[in-house]
Amino acid sequence: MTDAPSSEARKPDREWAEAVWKVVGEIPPGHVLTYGEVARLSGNPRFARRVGQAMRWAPRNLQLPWHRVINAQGKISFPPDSAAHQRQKDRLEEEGVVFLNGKIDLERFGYQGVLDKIFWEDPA
DNA sequence: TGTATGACCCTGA
DNA sequence: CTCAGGGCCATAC
Repeated sequence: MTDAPSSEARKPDREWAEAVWKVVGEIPPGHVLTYGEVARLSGNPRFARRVGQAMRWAPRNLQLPWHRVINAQGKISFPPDSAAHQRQKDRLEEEGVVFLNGKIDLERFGYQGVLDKIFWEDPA
């Protein structure tokens, strides 16, 4: 058999996409992760660029909190004039995330920073 | 087979 | 701060 084309997408991609969905689903309200962090936490540091695509493939029934994923600059990666951009901003603000001049302070709202803090605590 | 594009990231000017 | 260049992986044409 040569190739197994398109009807069912390739398994590796599917599996990785599911890992992404899981990571994104673990982000608590009021916090955000960057695409690079999601890629890293899902086991593929170099797949930052695929994260967006994976979320695009995500089925609606997952109710994936895609709005909690932003770029490393702390900004929304949709065009500022797009409806998607506005939707994402509204949802985040509804969870208490503050936009300062169009940007989010990752030191304050970044979930990765929260995870790091837990390690500092050195629980006994 | 090669080029262009994408919900990206990092560094340097 | 903005802009440009290089790197990254997969998809579309």
